[in-house]
Amino acid sequence: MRISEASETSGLSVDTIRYYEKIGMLAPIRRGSDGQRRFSKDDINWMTQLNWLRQTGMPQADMRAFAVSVHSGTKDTSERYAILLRHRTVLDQRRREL
Amino acid sequence: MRISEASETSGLSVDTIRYYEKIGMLAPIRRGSDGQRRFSKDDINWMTQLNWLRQTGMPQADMRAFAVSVHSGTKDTSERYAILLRHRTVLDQRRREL
DNA sequence: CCTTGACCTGGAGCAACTCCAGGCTGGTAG
DNA sequence: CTACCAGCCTGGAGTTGCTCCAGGTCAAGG
Repeated sequence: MRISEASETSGLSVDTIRYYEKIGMLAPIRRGSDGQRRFSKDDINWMTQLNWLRQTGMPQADMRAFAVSVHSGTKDTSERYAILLRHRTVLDQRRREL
Repeated sequence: MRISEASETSGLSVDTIRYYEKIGMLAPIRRGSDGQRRFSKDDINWMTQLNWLRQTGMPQADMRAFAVSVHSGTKDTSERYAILLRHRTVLDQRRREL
């Protein structure tokens, strides 16, 4: 799948996808012989998840910590869990304020 | 009232206050003979209001439109009303999403 | 008279994108 | 075969909404 379709299905803009790859939020995407990006289903799933987190306003620093933790393949999910939990309390508070 | 106290009572940071004045979100603040800003009660009220709008995430463009409309002294409040109404629907939607 | 604290300005830095110019490539149309 | 076009590429500039900093002024206290 190429970038435009990846953009539509994940909800991230084409520019944002390239930007996220550049800053290491996405693992380097596989390229075809023409040098263009080819996105796997896993890539898309991950991008869709990132889009959720982003839309709820999670800061990039946290998103990157999450990304690194996921990508490291560690079985220790406590860090991930902590990040999500912290984020949830922030969301809860924002909801109450609104 | 000077800037540090103005910051505490309005909730805007000292830097943000100066920044808002610079970009025209605040009318130019009266200065003392020493060149320092002296804030009136009206200034403070307006800044407090701005802080509310800002905390709910209203974009600066809208805030500025609102500021201009208020500052113009027009009796026609329909524009202001429209801005607030639009903002409210945005907030409602965000709340539902959360 | 010297220092201290609060204030001043102009400008740089930051987050999180977004947009743009200039260049390649693969597929289709003439 | 060649010309063209859409879609992709990169590097870099621009945008929003602040925040921080260096270097300077001024009034008041010791």
